[in-house]
Amino acid sequence: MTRSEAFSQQPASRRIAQALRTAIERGELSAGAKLPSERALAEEYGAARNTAREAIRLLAEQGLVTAKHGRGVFVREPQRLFRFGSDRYSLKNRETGLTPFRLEAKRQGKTARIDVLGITREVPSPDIAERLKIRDDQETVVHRKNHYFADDEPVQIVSTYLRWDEAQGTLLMQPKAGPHGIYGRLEELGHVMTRVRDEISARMPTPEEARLLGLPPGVPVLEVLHTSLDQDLEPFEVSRYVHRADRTGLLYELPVE
Amino acid sequence: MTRSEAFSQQPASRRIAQALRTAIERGELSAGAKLPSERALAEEYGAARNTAREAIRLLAEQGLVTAKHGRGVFVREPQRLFRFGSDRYSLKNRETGLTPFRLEAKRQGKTARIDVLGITREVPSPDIAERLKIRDDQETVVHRKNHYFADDEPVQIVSTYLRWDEAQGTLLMQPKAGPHGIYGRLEELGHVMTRVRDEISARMPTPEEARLLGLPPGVPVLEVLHTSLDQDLEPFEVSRYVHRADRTGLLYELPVE
DNA sequence: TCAAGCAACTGGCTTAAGCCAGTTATGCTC
DNA sequence: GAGCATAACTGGCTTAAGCCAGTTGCTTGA
Repeated sequence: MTRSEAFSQQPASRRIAQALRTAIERGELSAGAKLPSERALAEEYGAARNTAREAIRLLAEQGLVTAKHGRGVFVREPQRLFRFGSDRYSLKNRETGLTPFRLEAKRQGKTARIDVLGITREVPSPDIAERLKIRDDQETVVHRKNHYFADDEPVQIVSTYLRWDEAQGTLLMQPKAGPHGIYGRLEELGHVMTRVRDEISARMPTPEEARLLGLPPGVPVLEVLHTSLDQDLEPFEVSRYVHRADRTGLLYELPVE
Repeated sequence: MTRSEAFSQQPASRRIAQALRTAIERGELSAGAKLPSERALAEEYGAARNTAREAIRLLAEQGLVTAKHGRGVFVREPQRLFRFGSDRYSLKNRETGLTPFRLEAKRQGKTARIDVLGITREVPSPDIAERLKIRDDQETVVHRKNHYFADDEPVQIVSTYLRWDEAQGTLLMQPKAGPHGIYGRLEELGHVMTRVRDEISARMPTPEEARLLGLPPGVPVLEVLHTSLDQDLEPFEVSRYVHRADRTGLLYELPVE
């Protein structure tokens, strides 16, 4: 069976989607361009409106287009990625007084904003407890939940977990942690970050995450479960980053040992 | 507006989806369990079959369920992830004679298989050319395309790019590159890997990638654009990994410099 | 010239009905 | 007990029709 035979034997919705996809890939529909409406596509391909609609939905699911209620369907524009290098933990960045997020936002000429959504004492989930080497049957962690924006666009959600017994009564319990953020406080408590462990995965967002991050269909999230180790190679902080995958790239440069 | 008000004001397909999602999260529908059929859900919720079908589609898009033609819709089972540590490039792994992929497959009691789909001389794309520091207007690279399986299940697609002038006439042009794979040959050519750079992102798969990896809807891919640097800190190999995100986790452990 | 209202466009969502194709279970026959 | 055929189940996909809600553009009046 030739390719065009395979094409013609596909359901109409997939054929319409493929034709549109090809137009996008060939540049006939450039980034930001508006697609023909559902009704126009239905007429053009001799299909029902719902069939054309299904074709557009397939493209949205593949991350190629975004539908906007009452306005149209647009080819998604590639976003300039927020790039987080493995040097984002480096002490030399500390000298700028800026966190990695603020540094990257500045590099892109954008205004960083961090909303502290909550600071609560909690029983840790098993995966956090395991990494912080604490019990998971008592309220042994402080959970700081932050929401990061660049020019008012949500980019990432970060949950940071610290040991309660260290954090209680310190600025770690406050929205504003003071100079150099939480790492400054943790260093004063004797934890100098010497090594880090990042566990990286990708998945589709939960509805709540999609809502918080303003994600359209077809955009996954990049999750980083980060553990900071101190001079004794003991874990002292765990953070879970949930990044919009259409806005975030990670970069690791490391020696081969 | 209370949460239940927000719930009741949602379209029926989303309410049905949320109810099913809650049942999954509460364990009432455990991993591997079969959901009620479209027709049964339609009757149960007093909706049209297509409305129930849309609800199931939403769950599939969120990566929670998988529909199987003629059989039913099943709660997706969490897969044991293929975990690739940053030490996968380490020389000490070389002593085992096994590549990182084979090591991980062995750890999980699975049979690794690598299909070499092609070895071709090509003009590199700009992003590859830039990283290998070669021209992108001539056929200056060898492109090795491999497909990796664990117990006959596709896990990743890897495209490796090497300089043509180094690879021509060597085992690098053969499916079987000899002891220690391509890195053994490259070392013989004077390239000892000392540093690596991994650029990590996530996105939805192209239809072709979805086909090759056997991906159901709602599963993104994790892409790693890997560059190997030698003892002179010169790039000598670039590989693009496309991993099934439901089967792959990456781990980076590194010092803070 | 500006603002407001309305028509026409757009996508969002549902319904009823139907047919196709894959899978499973049951019953019957050998 | 095994195998085959068929019915009933399942999901896949389409159609026609309709209504709702958001947006845009045009017209009219002040």
